[in-house]
Amino acid sequence: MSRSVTEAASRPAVEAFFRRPALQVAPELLGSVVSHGPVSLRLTEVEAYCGLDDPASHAYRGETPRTKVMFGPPGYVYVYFVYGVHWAMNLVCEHDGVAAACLLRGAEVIEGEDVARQRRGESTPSARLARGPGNLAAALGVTGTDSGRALWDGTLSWSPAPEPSAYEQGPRVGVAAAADRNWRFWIPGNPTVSAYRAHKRRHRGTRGR
DNA sequence: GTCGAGATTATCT
DNA sequence: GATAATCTCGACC
Repeated sequence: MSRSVTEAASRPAVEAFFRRPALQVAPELLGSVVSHGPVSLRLTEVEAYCGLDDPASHAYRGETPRTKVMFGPPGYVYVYFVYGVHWAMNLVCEHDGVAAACLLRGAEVIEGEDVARQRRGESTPSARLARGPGNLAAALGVTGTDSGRALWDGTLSWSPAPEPSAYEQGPRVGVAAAADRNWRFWIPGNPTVSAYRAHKRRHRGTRGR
């Protein structure tokens, strides 16, 4: 009953919030809440990706079937599969026709922790349940079938932060291009924020047996 | 705590 | 066929 979590935003509210540049949306996402089924996450770390203007973005080279969602209207979820192992979840920004999104990198589980732990493994410490994009999506139970889903469709929902969070910013993690852009935002001191690790080139061309 | 390296598959050229 | 917005593990300090 004590619904300490803020109420889910209506469709117009979601659209108004996300219909802005990703760089403006990203810091304001910190402290907001994303819910999927029984699990709710409070975001602690995000990165901004600005499509055509950003060499590190999937949308940089134009629209493809996969990145179509990023070019669409704001308030939708873009999910992609990476390294053959993990899903990563983005929230689409800017108006229809502009490719921009925010990658959710870290969060703390505030509801449905038992469900999240079942998905991540019984012995997973709380701080690790949704630390890192792949883990965050796994804890939420979001996969590729959720790509293109709206944040107001009943399965997913989103609530703005009750108040602006203090934040720090720095270079994005693991990106090969435009590593000099400080487009990562996080809540300082939060244990669910991943430690910075520069992108590592996998220069094993031929992986011997 | 830090560091290095492998796993595995959708997507694009 | 090459690439990729990652994670986890083992070795070491």
